[in-house]
Amino acid sequence: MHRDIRGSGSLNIHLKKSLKNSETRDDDASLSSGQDLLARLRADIVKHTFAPETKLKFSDLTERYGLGIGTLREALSQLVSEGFVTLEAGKGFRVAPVSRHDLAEVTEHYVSFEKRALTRSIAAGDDEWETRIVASFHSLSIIEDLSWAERMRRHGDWVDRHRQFHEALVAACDDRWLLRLRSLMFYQLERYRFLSKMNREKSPTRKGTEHRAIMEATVARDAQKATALLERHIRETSESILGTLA
Amino acid sequence: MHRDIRGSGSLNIHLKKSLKNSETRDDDASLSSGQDLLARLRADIVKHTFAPETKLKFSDLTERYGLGIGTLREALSQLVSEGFVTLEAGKGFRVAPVSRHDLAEVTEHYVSFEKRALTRSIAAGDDEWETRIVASFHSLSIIEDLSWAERMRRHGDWVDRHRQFHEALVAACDDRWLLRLRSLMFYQLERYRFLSKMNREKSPTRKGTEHRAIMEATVARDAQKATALLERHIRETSESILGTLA
DNA sequence: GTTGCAATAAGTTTCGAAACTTTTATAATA
DNA sequence: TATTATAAAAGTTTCGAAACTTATTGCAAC
Repeated sequence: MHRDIRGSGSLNIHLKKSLKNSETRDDDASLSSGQDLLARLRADIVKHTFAPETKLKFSDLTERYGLGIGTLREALSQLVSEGFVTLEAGKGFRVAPVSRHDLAEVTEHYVSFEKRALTRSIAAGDDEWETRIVASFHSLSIIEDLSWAERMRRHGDWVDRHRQFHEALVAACDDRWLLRLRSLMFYQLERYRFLSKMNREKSPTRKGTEHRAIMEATVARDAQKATALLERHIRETSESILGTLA
Repeated sequence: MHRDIRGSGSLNIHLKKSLKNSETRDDDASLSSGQDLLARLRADIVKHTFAPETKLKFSDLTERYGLGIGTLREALSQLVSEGFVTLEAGKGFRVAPVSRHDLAEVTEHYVSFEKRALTRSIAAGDDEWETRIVASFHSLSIIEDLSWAERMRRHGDWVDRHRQFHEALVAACDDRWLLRLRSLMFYQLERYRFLSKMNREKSPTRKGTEHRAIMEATVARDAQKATALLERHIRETSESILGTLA
């Protein structure tokens, strides 16, 4: 029943300063170890490293991330606000559950946000915006053109580039709250995407074609066409996920 | 009428160690002193106890709320996710700024959410839902029918009852994420409402009339009319606030 | 005056121990 | 065997101090 936790407890040496003096590349990441913990935790939940409804015990988390309880609580609290984690007083944190109903809701809101954001983005985007879209599409297509096995191996990269592509599309939208809400729903949907990816792989080439079509319509400033393609793209993905959720 | 938010009232938890026991009524919130800190902090920001862009120093906050640094950080982190607070690495927390542009965005999203939530609520609401609306409207109208001076004095109560009324309207909506997003925008708007209240008071009687009309149309299950009234109600309020924001 | 640079103060971030709660295991009783 | 009481374990929540960062002050040198 009980596992490895006790055994390694005595070797809890924190080596906070050990990395400090390396002058090689001192990014601004050093002063916000709590901020990237948030990203790491969210990524691990999205990737189902922690399955839905898993209890998130501090004894496990401190070991995994090498950070203190307070820091972890802070990050988990933010994930509660984002809807990835639930908190029951006195019982601690859990990964939020998934359900077909929840997926349906998230999909509807995401479609609504993304379409509006794309329309505004197309209206306001400049050359730099266009260029970033083309670049991020290319970066994504490199992975999507790979063989099945290779694509599976680099799935983590695909997720990052897929997110970057969709972010690039809407980057010129000037409605800050719309972007914020869109981002919220995007991450929720990403968790469901992983769920489906774990079960079976869909026709992969079509996805690449869809992304290209969306990219081209966007760069051509055809908001009507771009949003229609985008909506179908999102809905088809969600419906295929719904199939895997018994 | 009944507070069905926490269905289970089975928690009998005794007081914590060193609470000032002047409280005759013992709520079940005592287990999570961190959770009601979140509500208190949010309320203080909404009420402009902390003005926009105010620095939120821990030395001040620990004294004001009588809680430790860790607990405060946790609550502030959640408010960052909700958009009430900003965090700059190494510089600490600040109350999020306000602007006309931000208000315009928040208003649009809130209108969109509230209209859809009300429509769904009207379609699904039962007798209990109806009754709660009538009750919360009455509770609100008691304050709105008061004289100007008295209304000002009890403005804190008005805010609570106003929120409860609007929550009652949409309570039967079955889209959890829609309610969540609506709530997010509602609180944002509430901060702007306070901003306007501090400057000058609008025609007060009309507001009461508007609330009554919304209530009646909702109870009559006239979604078309109710949402139209609601939209105008929200937009007029926001526009009057826009006037005060130079 | 003002620019540069320590030294100091003020404030933030992180951590782990202590207090408290829930759960599990053990014992006692019928 | 089943039930309840009691003790131990596991886990959570809170707090304050230590480590670290940023802002301020003081003081030369120009």
